[in-house]
Amino acid sequence: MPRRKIRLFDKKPLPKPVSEAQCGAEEANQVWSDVKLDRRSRDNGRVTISDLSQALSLTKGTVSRALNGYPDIAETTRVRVIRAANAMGYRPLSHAQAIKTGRSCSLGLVIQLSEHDAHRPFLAEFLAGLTQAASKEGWTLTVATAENDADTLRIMRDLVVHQKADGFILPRVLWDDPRIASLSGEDTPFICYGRPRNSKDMSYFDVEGEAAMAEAVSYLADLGHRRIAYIGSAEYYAFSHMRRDGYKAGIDAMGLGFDPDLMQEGALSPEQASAATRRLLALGTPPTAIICATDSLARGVYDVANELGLAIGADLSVVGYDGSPEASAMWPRLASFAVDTRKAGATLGEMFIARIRDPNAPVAQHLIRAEFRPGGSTGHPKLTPEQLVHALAQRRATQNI
Amino acid sequence: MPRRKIRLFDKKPLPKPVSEAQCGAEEANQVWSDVKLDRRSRDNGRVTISDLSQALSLTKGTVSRALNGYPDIAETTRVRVIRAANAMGYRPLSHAQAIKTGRSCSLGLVIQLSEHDAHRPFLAEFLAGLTQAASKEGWTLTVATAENDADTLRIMRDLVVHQKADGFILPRVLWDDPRIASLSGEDTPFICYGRPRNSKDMSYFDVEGEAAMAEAVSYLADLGHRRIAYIGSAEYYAFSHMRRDGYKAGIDAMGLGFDPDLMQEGALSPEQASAATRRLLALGTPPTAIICATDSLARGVYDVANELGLAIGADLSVVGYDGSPEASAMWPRLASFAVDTRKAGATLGEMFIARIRDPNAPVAQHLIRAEFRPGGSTGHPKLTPEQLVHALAQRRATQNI
DNA sequence: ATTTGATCCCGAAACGCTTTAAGCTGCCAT
DNA sequence: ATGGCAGCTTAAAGCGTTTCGGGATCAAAT
Repeated sequence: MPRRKIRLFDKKPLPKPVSEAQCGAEEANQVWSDVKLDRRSRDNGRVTISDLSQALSLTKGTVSRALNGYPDIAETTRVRVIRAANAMGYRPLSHAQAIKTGRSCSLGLVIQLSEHDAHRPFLAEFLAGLTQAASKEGWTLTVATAENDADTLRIMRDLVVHQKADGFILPRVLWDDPRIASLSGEDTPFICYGRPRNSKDMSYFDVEGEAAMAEAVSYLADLGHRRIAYIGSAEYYAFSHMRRDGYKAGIDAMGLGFDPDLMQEGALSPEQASAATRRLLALGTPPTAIICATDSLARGVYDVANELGLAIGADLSVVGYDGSPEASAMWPRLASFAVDTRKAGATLGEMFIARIRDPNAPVAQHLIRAEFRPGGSTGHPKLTPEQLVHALAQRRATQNI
Repeated sequence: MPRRKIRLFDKKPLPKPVSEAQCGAEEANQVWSDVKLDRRSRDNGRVTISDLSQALSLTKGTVSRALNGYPDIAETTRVRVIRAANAMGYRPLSHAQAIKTGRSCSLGLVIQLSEHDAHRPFLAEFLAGLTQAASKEGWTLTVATAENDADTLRIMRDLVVHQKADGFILPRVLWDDPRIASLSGEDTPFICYGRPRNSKDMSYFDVEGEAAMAEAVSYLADLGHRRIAYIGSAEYYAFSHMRRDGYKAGIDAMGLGFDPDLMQEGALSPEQASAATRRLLALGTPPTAIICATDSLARGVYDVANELGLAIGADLSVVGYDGSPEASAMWPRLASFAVDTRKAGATLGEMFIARIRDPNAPVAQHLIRAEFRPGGSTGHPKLTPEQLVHALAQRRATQNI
């Protein structure tokens, strides 16, 4: 009968492998310079755990346990092992570990290519953040792409079953996200970028779109605008809810009086934003400023303005959100809210790895702010709504002739 | 003494594992419905090779050899094994194979984040192509990011040593690319996206930028332009050489007479393109049309034109290259050459996997064309170069007042 | 002096797969 | 009969890790 069964933690919180930081590497180099460093296996010059154990005259098992923080290893031995590991440059082959542990130390990212935002200007920055966080811990990023929801679920399952990913970062979560249902069902770890419907007890990271929208309202109100409209994106995106609420809150805070006519939601493309803009400008008292939930929607506003001969920034003020290069490409430059996408990626990566390391830690929820970037697209209202109506009518008349 | 030593190929060309395609899966389902499918290992529901071999009453070894195309397996046995594998949904765990073979079936992509093109609008499409090609073969994509050249080399080495990547796709190769030198030195497989200096005996895929530029010249010449300028990017990019040569070839072909003053190279940002534009417009006989090596350079041209009150498309025609969303965001829409980035990724992925499967196959070199997308940025020249000079002089005079 | 209990380490098995060496048929030529 | 040789399959040894059960040592408690 087993005398003692060491079960370190209840659910295997993957003891964080000890890093160089804990034992100065320079010092280690000196201390272990006498170790026969030449004893590296024939292949890639990689140092294996056998090499290490041999150099230390310990068994592989002991070395492994020492490195993985098991408590039945003397502290002095542990230090000895760690030093030697650093000195010899030993790093375990993650897929050799995976074969036993089931964890491959790689975080998965499945990018869904919907037609409405196929180009995703910030993807590179996002990846930079993720991979940076990952590689700091010796992890790796596996990316896949999918065409639709079902595809995404299928691919995620596949990646997990084949241990290509230990879990997922969910970019751009939906208000009711099928990925969340699916993953929590199969209890695969994940972290959301964005706040879905019932996010209280989920780990997420998000940018406070609501704060940005409120700030946009107050910025425009300070310029003198009283009729400030909002063009929102589709409701199924989680961010739409946040930004819309922010807009409303801003309107309230500035005491402008909420007018449902001024809120046009559900625009997914510049073209749909154009349609929304036309509806707004056809109102009895049209807005003098329009806030868009995304930069690309603002393009639709610009198009209509150009078509109607309205000067952006003078006749009509516009504010976007995303701080995309698209915004700078517009003329005049679109005032927008820049998001630190790299930081987003880095934080998500760190959160994810922390989550894997200790699965029964409490959920983590982080928020950051978007930074306002002024542009030529806003200004004091040159025309009152009434004058705007007049100008539009005239314009329409001359166009018809 | 070994009686027979089967060495299938000289350098282990990794026999392509046989796929469903070769044995109809539906049929297999029927044939093997009697096999005890329930015999799946306890863990993820994954079917292991042991399960499979047990179900077939063969040894793991035989099953493995059958699936990997070794010639000493009876054809009937092979078929039997493949059918059962399909029916039971067996797929080997790539990192379990890797531990023996050293190949992890994942292709690496290291994205270098230079400040000049951090947003890379097409990254998502490129990834889509890559992952699509990869997953078709059961491969996977590992991406990493790097800040500079040295970083890139370091990261690539690391990924290879730790077998996170079997080789690399090199996006946007430079004319003299340090990655190429490094990788061929360590003989790590790679495929170039683009044609570097000595590409004769390298595997690459590229879009014929030279053809596009020549087409741009002829398009503009057909519109009536005679003074057609070119703003190029930095020489260290391989594509710069191609596009520049294409421009020159186009000028020759149209008999317009090459004027070195009309060729401004080395512009990396819209700002530098603006400077180049100013230089061009200050010429004795300025161009009436400008071809830009990239869309984002065209933004610089637009800015100067707006500043000087020149109407894009009428006073000055502009053509870009990339077909980026940025191009559609400009007003008027920039005429440009659209690149099928997804196809590029897919082709590169396929080429790479083929290369790994058979390392001593001859190099593969593929080219595709970019597709011209007209836009409002071009038109018949409204002004002669002389009139343009005049207009600019007037404009400058009024501005100084 | 014996038991008990920690503490620390060892040996061996396991993970899922590949690959090597060897074995067992059956057939043809001696 | 005998040997030799295909042709097919098996058994077993790895690959680089982790993990399990136990063993040795030593101090403290009976």
